[in-house]
Amino acid sequence: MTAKVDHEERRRQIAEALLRIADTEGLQAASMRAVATEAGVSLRLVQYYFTTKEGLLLDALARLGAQLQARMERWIGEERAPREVVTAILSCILPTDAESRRITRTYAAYYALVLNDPAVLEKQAAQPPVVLEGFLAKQLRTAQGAGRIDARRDVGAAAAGLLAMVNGLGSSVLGGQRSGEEALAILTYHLDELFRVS
Amino acid sequence: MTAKVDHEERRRQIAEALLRIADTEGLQAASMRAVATEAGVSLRLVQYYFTTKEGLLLDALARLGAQLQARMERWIGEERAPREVVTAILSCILPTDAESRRITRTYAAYYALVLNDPAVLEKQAAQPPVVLEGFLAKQLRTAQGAGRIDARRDVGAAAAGLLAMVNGLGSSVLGGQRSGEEALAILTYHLDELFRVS
DNA sequence: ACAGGCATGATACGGGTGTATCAGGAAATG
DNA sequence: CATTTCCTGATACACCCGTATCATGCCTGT
Repeated sequence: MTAKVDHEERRRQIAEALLRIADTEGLQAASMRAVATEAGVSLRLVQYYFTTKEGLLLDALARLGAQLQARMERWIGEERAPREVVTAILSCILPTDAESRRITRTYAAYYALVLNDPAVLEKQAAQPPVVLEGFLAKQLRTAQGAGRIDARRDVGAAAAGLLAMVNGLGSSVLGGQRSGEEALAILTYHLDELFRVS
Repeated sequence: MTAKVDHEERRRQIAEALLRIADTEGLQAASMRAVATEAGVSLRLVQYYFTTKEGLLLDALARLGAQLQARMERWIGEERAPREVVTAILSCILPTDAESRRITRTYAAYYALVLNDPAVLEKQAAQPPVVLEGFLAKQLRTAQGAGRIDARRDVGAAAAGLLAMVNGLGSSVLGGQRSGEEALAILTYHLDELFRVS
C-alpha cells in the first residue's frame, strides 16, 4: 500500500468544499478552481481525485445524501411510536436550523441541475424520496392499525402528500416567504389533523 | 413617434426565446447568444432591447408570471363554488399538460437562480405565492362559512399546506418520480379530506 | 540504495461568456 | 434636401471555464 496520504479524506475535503460553495453561492459558482481554492488545494489536485467535474458533482451529491440520512437517523433517535417517527422525519427536513438549511439549499441547487440532465445523475445516488415515502407510509399504516389514524384514510396518499408538503414548505422558507417555525407549525397542524380519530 | 418596428413585440419575441431555452435546456444554457439565435435575431439586438442580461432575465420572469396567471384565470373559468375554484387553482399548477409542464419547469429553473441572488430579483415580479395563498385561504373561509368545511379547521394553515403540497408534488413529477395524474390523485384525495364534514 | 510509481505543481489550450465599441443605413423631421 | 434620431450589423475585449500536458518531487518496496 501506498498510503502516502489518506485518499478518502482528501476526497471528502474537496467534495465538502464543493458543497459549501453550492450552499453559499450556488452550484453555478462551484467551478473547479473555486472548489480548489475553497478546499485549500491546487486545481490539479481536484482534477487528480475527481477526473472530471461530473465525477465531483456526483460524489458530492452522494455525500449530501448521506448527511441527510445521518441527520434523519439522529432526529429519529430512540423514538418508537409511529407518530413520533413520522414527525421527526418530516420536521428534520424543514430548514429550521443551520444544518437543515444548508442541506436543503444544496439539494435545491442540485435540483435545477438534475432537471436538465437526461437522467445522467439518476442512476447514481438513487431516489431517497421514493424509499422515504414508502417508509413513511409503513409507519402510518402501523399507526392506523393501532387505531391512531382513522381507518378510512389512505395512508399512501397521506404519506406522499406530507412529503410533498414538507418539500414545498422548505422551498417557501428558502424563498423567504415564511420562517422555519411557521413552516413547522403548518406541518404540525396537518399531522394533528391526520392523527385525529373522529 | 418612430415606430419603425414594434418595440414591445420584439421584446416579447426575445423574452419568449429565453423562456423556451430555459424550459428545454435550463437557464444556464440561456446565454445571450443562444437567446439571439433562438429568437432569430442578432446578438446586438438582444443587447439593444435588454441592455444587460439581468434585465432580460427579469423581463422574461415577469412574462412567465403573467402566463401562469392567465392560465389560472382560464382554468377557473366560470367556476363559482369555492371548492371548484380551489381545485382549479391548485390542479392547474400541477405539471399535467404541456403548458403547465413548461411553466413549472421554467419556474424551477428560476428558483435556483433566485436562491443565490441577494433579493435582486425579489423587488421585481413580486410574490405570486403569498397573494395566491391569501386568495386560497379566503375561498376556504367562504366554504367553511357555508358549512362545507369543518368549523374547527384552520383554513389558513390548510391553504398554506395545500399550496406547498402542490409545489412539492410538481417537483416530484418533474423529477420523474410520479406522473402528473398520480400527483393530481393525491391532491384530490387531500381536498376530499379537507371538504369532509364529520 | 535504487528503481518505480504515486502524488502534485505550473502552465497552456480552445472555447464560451457578458459587454462595449464603431460604423452604417433607413426613416422621420425641419 | 439635409439632418437628426432610431435601429442594426460586425467585431473586439477581457475573463472564466473544464481539461490536458509536462515535469518533478517524495515515498515505498525490494
